[in-house]
Amino acid sequence: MAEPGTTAAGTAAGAKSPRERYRAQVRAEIKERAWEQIATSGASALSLNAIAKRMGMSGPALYRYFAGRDELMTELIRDAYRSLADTFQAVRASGSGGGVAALAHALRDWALADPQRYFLIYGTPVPGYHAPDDTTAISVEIVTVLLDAWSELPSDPPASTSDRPASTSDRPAAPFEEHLADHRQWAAGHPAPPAALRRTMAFWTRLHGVLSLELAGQFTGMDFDPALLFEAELEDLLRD
Amino acid sequence: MAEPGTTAAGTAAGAKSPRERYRAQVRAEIKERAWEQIATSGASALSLNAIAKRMGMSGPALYRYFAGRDELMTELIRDAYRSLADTFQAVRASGSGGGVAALAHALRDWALADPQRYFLIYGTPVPGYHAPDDTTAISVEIVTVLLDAWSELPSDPPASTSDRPASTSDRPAAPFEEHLADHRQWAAGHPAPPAALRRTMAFWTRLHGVLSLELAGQFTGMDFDPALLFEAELEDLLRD
DNA sequence: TGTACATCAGTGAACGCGCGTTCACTGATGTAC
DNA sequence: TGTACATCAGTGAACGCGCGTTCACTGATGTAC
Repeated sequence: MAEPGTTAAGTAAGAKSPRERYRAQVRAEIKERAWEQIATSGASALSLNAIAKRMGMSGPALYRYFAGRDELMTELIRDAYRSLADTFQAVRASGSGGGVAALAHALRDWALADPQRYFLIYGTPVPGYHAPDDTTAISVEIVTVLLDAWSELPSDPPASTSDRPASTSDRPAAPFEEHLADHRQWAAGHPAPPAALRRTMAFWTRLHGVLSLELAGQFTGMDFDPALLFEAELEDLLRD
Repeated sequence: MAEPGTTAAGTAAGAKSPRERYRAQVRAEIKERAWEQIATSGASALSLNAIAKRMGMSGPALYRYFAGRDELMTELIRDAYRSLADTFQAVRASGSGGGVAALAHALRDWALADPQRYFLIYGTPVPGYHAPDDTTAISVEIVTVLLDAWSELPSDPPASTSDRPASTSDRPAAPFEEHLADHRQWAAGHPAPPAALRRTMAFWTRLHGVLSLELAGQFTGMDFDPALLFEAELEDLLRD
């Protein structure tokens, strides 16, 4: 009588009863529909009733799975953060280098896969709203991955064709970098030197700059290829 | 019988009748309240009824001034674009240099003055919505100012303390810059060289990157000063 | 200067809509003996 | 294996709300003679 997919570990520790499995399934479908809705109409249009209708259920039924609209919203935001953090960590752990460039491309792919999910995290804030506390922990995870990657690289890339003296302060010491030496609470436990902190922030803000404008459609009509602009910014980050 | 403020040019060409003046006044107040509402609750919360209530009028009264919610929204977006374009042109025309750095600071001031106005233009797009056509003309104005400013500067800044040969291709020629030479429709009538195009785009995307994350509150908790990060990015743009 | 008329700002009632959310309920599924 | 009970997913009716928008109307303001 055992169905193909549900046999083996069916009674292992942490196994779910049929009811629990069903619950998880429905919860997952609610979220799927929610993402579809957000992709189609934006996050502010998220509606429990509309999701229920699309699932062929009555509105109140969803209250078995989420305490209300806010909880669903919160969960989606959490999942978005989690997804990006996982993506980054997977890149990091993967054999394919896992360096800064790989992270940049992973970020772009992740954002293009679902623009509204990207905007849910990094887009226009709703004035009143405060993200759930545990998402800040995930933000830290994300930043940490970036700090790790940048810490691997030498502060001044080896200019192989150059025969200038290997002075670290070849470029004028950035005041911001000095400022970071004293204001690095956000990288509290991390041994990254100020230069890595600075480059991590530049990585974040520059790639976000290109990506968010691209995803928002600000480049439509201009006929250049946003991917090349992204690449140029990445190259510049690696050179500097 | 003439009132103090309404005497002199009262009958000049283009003078407004009292009714016309009143209309303009009320229209302006509607927009003011609309901006307040957007600043407080975000653009998606814009509501004619709420504005009317706040003005001590009934909802339908506003239909004397705007055809509907969409028209008001459109007008606000237009005004936002117009305001930024005017700000840029004023900087350009002003005696205080009016160079790239001045434009950058004007942009930051403009954005900080009303973050939600900034996001109305450059923030998360509402999937269905298309900005009114004439705003793209204003976008062109804005980009043109930037192109003008960047065209003034030499492609390679004079490295006064350096005695290297004045080779233009000191840094590897960016593939993106070459790409722009062939894809410059967005700068159609402008004589700016590809390097200026590239730097204009970098100016836009990098400053937007810092600004939008700052305005969105992504730096809160990190204890550094966003103004210094902005300044660092600006310096880097000027150096490169 | 005074009267007759046109313009037009604003009101209040009403429409249909979709929203989040509650509540008492039905009926199926799972559990205990 | 069969019966009695508990759990719990889902329904349908209902609540109050605010929204955009329409309509017929009142009353004040401006215009023409």
